[in-house]
Amino acid sequence: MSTQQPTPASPADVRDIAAEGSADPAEFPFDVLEVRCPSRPVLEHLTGRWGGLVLIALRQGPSRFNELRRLVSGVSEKMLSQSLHALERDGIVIREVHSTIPPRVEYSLTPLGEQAADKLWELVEILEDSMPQILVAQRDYDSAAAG
Amino acid sequence: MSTQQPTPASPADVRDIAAEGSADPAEFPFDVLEVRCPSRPVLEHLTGRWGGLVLIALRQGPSRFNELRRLVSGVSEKMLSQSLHALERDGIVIREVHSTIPPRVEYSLTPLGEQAADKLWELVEILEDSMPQILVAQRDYDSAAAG
DNA sequence: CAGTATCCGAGAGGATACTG
DNA sequence: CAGTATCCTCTCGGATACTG
Repeated sequence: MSTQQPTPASPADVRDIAAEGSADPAEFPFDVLEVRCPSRPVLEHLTGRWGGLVLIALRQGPSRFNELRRLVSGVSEKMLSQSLHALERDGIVIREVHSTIPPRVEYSLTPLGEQAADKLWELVEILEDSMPQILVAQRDYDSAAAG
Repeated sequence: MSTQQPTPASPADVRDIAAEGSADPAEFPFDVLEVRCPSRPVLEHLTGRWGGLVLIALRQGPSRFNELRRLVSGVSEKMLSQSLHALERDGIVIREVHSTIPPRVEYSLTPLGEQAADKLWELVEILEDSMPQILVAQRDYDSAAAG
């Protein structure tokens, strides 16, 4: 209840896997290219419209809700809230509540979250550095289609 | 005409930027956290539901359309076609047509595409390796909410 | 401040049928 | 084979209003 589920993703068909002590990661061939692989929804949380940007913003350090809203420009309260819940559920983001008045809630990255955020950031760096080249490619493509 | 545009993204408001010889990348603060930054749509092509998976599949080498469909399990013709067009427009993927009968079309990565795909792959590796841990986190989160 | 609840439109995305 | 065109559904996601 409460929120609209971030992703139902039928946890039932994933079986117990790591719940057993026997969990040897090598035994389970998680493959993101496979439709049914549970890694798919997780990747989508990271690479969805807002998830990745949230992680990149959190690389700068812990951040509060409205601070994040400002950092990730364009995100709505609803989407930020939803993204944070999904990432928290995946163990990528930590939500820490300080029961003061006014309430203070801080979001930060778990170690896993930091690893992921770093990779995401490296990807974004490549992208931002290549933007001039990309804009040219887009223009060429469009004029070729039009001409 | 032809396809539904991958992303209109009003190239007009980007101005000429790299079209001029003066393009010094350092002059242009592309920032993916900014709503209006043209890097946003490009990132979304890479990290959208299918774009990233296509890139990862293409790391294994050039691939034909239906081959890609099989590699990226779950993708529809329409979405694969759309994703490939967007990536081609961004200069991330190359489409090569061999006018034989039957027609043979091969998709491959540009140098930029390879850089991006490698980063994406590193991210996915982290994810796949962490899946057992993530599944536990999800279960804990869910049972905490239910209990 | 830090969210949740509800409503609603736009578009993502799937299924099917068709073309070169 | 390699797509495009069309239809249609369902979800994403924005706007607004409200709560602790």
